Amino acid sequence: MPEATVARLPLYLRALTTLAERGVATVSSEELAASAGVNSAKLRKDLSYLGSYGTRGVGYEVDFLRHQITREIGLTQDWAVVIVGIGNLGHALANYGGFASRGFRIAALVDADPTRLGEEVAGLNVRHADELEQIVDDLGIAIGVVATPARAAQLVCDRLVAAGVTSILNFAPAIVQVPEGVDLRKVDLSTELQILAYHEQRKNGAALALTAEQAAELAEAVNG
Amino acid sequence: MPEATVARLPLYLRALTTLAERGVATVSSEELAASAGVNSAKLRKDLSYLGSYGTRGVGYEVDFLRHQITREIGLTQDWAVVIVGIGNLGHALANYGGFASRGFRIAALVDADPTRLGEEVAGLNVRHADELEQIVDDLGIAIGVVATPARAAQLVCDRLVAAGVTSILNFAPAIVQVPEGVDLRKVDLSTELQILAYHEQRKNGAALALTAEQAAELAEAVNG
DNA sequence: GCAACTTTGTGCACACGTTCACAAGCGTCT
DNA sequence: AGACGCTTGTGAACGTGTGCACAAAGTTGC
Ligand SMILES: NC(=O)c1ccc[n+]([C@@H]2O[C@H](COP(=O)([O-])OP(=O)(O)OC[C@H]3O[C@@H](n4cnc5c(N)ncnc54)[C@H](O)[C@@H]3O)[C@@H](O)[C@H]2O)c1
Ligand SMILES: NC(=O)c1ccc[n+]([C@@H]2O[C@H](COP(=O)([O-])OP(=O)(O)OC[C@H]3O[C@@H](n4cnc5c(N)ncnc54)[C@H](O)[C@@H]3O)[C@@H](O)[C@H]2O)c1
Repeated sequence: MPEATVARLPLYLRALTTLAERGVATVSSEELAASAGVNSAKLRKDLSYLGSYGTRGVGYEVDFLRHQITREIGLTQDWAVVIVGIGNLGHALANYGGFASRGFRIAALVDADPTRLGEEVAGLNVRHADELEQIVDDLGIAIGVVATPARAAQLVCDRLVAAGVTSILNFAPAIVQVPEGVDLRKVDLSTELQILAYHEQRKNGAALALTAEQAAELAEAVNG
Repeated sequence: MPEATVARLPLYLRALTTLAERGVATVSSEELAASAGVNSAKLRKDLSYLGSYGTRGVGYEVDFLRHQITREIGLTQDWAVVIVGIGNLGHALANYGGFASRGFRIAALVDADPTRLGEEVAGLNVRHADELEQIVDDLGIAIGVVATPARAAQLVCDRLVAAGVTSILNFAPAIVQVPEGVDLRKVDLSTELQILAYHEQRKNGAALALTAEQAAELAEAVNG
């Protein structure tokens, strides 16, 4: 299954959930594509990787398709997650309800700062980073979330990997190396803003160019 | 300039900043690529879109290249940002120091909840969503960050656009439509976790398959 | 049972992005 | 000055992803 397709399945799943909540039983690729904000041909091709779950002339059965995608992504089981670094961002993540509802259970919170230990966040006690291996082992944790400062990110990832975690989501703005077999994804908010700024600047540049052109036209109109 | 290249420039910028802090004056594409975690050919092609800023046989001058990328992205000016939705995530974002240091200034915080109004977060008073147009106008805000619940995201984006914002970063798990000319990027943590889960499941599946194969071999060895 | 209509699943062409491989260019050393 | 070694910048091949367009397959109505 193409990586691009995998990245869109959660999108379809969310759209299907919304439709299910609205009591919709059947949906066409056109409608579902609109709900998910993609092209309908792309949607159909994506779904075709799961199998032929549609009915020609009708569309897709919402609940059935939802279940198929859920199974494909692996959300029939729930996944235990550890968050490392319980600062600003770690707190927000720990308190966020949107994970549990999608099959991810925050199972442990870990920080290196002794003053944070024992603090209760979202019903969990913050535990020390030294216990990481123990925690991962005991709770069967497969996914780690890194919300420490950038300088600690590589060390924390190394420890997570050593403890047996094979999937990591990194929020720290740092390049982290992980061994083969470990999946690392990163979320970088500053990068997102910078991409927006680049396009914003070009928009303004275009606007200025237009103004210059208009000025030239104006000058021509006046002088000519 | 290809979109994929634009998305990597911030990465290079960060790597260059780290090198500059370490006092490195010159860097080869190979070294810089390693620092940024990409292929060196890709790095060179990316940089070639900016111009021929390297010296053959030597490499790139760190400070000079840093300045060129900064200018290309549009980080020579600083950008005023408004955050809409000052809940869990909004607080974390408002308190995050990493934006200011990259040329983004959190200029205003907005929420719809009357009980939050006037609350001081990160040195700013939370203002009411009704003032949005005024705020955007007065402070020259071009970039909006949406951290409201999903159901409010479309409305908030509409209002941001109406107020004149042309770049939006959306954290709410919702499909949002914006008119042409407005850039919308989204950050979806649940999607990221789901992608990790998909690969995690396949790893386990592969492990199980291996075990089954090993079991078959074992059975053969015992029986044969 | 058949014709008309709807919608899926997919072959194909095209666009985009990545990587290889190497000529061109720069600095250094003799 | 000229040979040598190193690194950039880029043409070309390759791979991945997208979107059109349509045959295949189902449903509905008569
Ligand atoms: N706050 C945000 O909105 C935001 C936005 C974008 C990126 N980030 C990034 O996310 C990361 C966390 O941001 P934050 O604002 O929460 O920072 P923070 O300083 O508030 O929290 C970091 C936490 O990590 C802990 N920590 C440090 N070293 C550790 C280690 N080795 N092991 C375990 N815990 C350790 C610290 O004790 C602290 O509690 C940073 O890398 C930041 O750049 C944050
Ligand atoms: N907290 C997290 O770590 C996290 C992680 C991933 C995604 N998200 C998403 O980010 C968004 C915010 O999450 P949160 O945990 O901060 O939620 P929250 O409920 O804590 O905060 C939402 C805030 O938005 C405000 N709001 C609601 N409607 C508004 C409107 N129309 N205009 C202005 N403000 C309005 C609310 O008053 C509240 O203060 C949600 O969509 C959530 O799904 C959050």
